[in-house]
Amino acid sequence: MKRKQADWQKKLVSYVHQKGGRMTRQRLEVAQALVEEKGHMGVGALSDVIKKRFPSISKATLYRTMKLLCDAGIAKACEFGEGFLRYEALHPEEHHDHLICTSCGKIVEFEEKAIEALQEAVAKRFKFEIVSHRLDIFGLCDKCRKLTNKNDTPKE
Amino acid sequence: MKRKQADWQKKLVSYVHQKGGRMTRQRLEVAQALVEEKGHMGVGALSDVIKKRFPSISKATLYRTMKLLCDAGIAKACEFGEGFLRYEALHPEEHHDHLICTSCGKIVEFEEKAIEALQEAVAKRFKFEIVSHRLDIFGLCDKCRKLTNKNDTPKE
DNA sequence: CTAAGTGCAAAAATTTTGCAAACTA
DNA sequence: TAGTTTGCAAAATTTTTGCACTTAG
Repeated sequence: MKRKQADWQKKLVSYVHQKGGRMTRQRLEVAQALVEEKGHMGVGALSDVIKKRFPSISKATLYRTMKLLCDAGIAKACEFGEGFLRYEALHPEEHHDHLICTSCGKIVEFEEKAIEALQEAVAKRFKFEIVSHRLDIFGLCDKCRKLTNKNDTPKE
Repeated sequence: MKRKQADWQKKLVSYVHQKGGRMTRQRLEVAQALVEEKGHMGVGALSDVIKKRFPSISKATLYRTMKLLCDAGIAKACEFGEGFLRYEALHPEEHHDHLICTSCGKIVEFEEKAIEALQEAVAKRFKFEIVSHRLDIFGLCDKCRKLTNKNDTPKE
């Protein structure tokens, strides 16, 4: 059975062709891995995943492809203060922000229309036209908070 | 006239001494430059500024000191997707977020208690304990929006 | 075919680290 | 003086680039 072409796939093909470019196996594999893993992947981790199915891919291609996918609106770069970029698949008509556990690294996505509405209000106040935004909340997840409290208060 | 010791200065001295460390000219110069410049400075730019008054300072010291100032709660690292970190002086009891013009690089700071309240609500929903957050809105400032509109619509 | 894309390795750019010398308390 | 901090240069990381080779269209 021929699998229905996914949304990101159409988008990628049309973006590439429209720019007079070619659709290559590398580009397809990278995009697919990003969508399937659905996490927030650094290029290193992404490379490991993709090499399982396509061992000859190089990091240079990965970096070049990530840029392409971002331009095409299929991926988005995230920085969580680790010294490198992570990428996540971007689904159309959907935007989310992040809760990041500073202890275990867990990332939770959330969407809060009310916050976005307030952002628009702020932008209007400063005469900015919003192109994109990023809201990351760093803290301790439920699990880590409990662990921390147990092992805490050793001295002082 | 002996200048009244600034808030950040007391904070720095007490932090350093409390950790059994020493207060050096380097640390003072770096903190002072960061506070006085009051921008969002990359280490490169900060180095240029400080070298005017203290030419022998090294980048290694700058990096080490930035980390120290962040730990002391005097500075805060910001990432605006440029491939390096910028630092801003952190004033007590004050938190702000950023509006960044993607065209001219202008950065406007704002504070919106209502957004912060909603963030707390989101965190509670996911059982997170907030440690810090970052909200950056990218877009076009008033000036750049006008320029863009003028030179726009050349084809299609 | 032919221009675009890839892989490799070298280059950039930012940040970190080891260590002898300098300096603070 | 003892232990911390600095400056330098080398190393580590992440990302970019030059170029010959491969490949999609």
